[in-house]
Amino acid sequence: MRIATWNVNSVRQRTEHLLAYLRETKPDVMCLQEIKCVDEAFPRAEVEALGYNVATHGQKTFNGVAILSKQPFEATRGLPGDESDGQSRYIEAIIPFGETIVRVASIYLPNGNPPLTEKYSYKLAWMDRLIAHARDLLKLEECFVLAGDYNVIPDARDAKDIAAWAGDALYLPPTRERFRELLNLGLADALRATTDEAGLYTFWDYQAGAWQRNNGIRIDHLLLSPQAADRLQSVVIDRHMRALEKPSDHAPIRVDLA
DNA sequence: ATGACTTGCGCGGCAAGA
Repeated sequence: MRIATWNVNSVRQRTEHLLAYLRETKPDVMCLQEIKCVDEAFPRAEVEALGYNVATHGQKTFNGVAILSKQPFEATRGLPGDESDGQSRYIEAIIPFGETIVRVASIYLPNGNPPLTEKYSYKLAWMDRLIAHARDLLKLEECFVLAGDYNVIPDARDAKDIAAWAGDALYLPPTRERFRELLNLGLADALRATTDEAGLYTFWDYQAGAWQRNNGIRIDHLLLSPQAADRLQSVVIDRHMRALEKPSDHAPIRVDLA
């Protein structure tokens, strides 16, 4: 079972890259973030033509998440805990996996900049809701994967120039504390379950030649339930997708579960 | 270096991103 996640930075701008990635990498489940369109504008027919089922949780202009799966599935939209939250940042699916199921969420966690504003308090509140939901899911003792753009740099080794991020919403202590709280519940950061290596990035800014200088950060993560971590085989960051013409500023990251 | 780039919206530049 191959599960991939990618912040596409507009699915309509990235449709050809997405289709190429699906053809080449053949994930069983593909989580997308920042589709930046309403559900009706998603390139559904093109994706379905490659044999995928599609569930979207879009919105006009901003945000928007989706899950694609070769197996048909049921999806639920929105992160529990705040009925008044109108931002489309969470979709969850229950997907057949052999004789059992895997639950997969596609997450676009708020950026939160600038700090000391309501944007940062929204980020922290959203993380608190995610922690509460993860705690509920863990009670089910299922295989599940929370995949997406967390907008969290977990550690100094996850940035080329960590000093530049010291005061940023992606690295401030309250942000990292909440990410650790997820891990402390018993979730595994899939990449860190396989390596302690520094310099494994998933995002490079469009500006200032960040890609050419490898001035990146690791902010796209797959968090695994204990039952999913038991099955973890491998983790790959598909850096080549950042090297294409008209790329997303994020690279996909994927896991294989046995 | 106060910069640098890419989106959506919609047709003029602004907001948002990270």
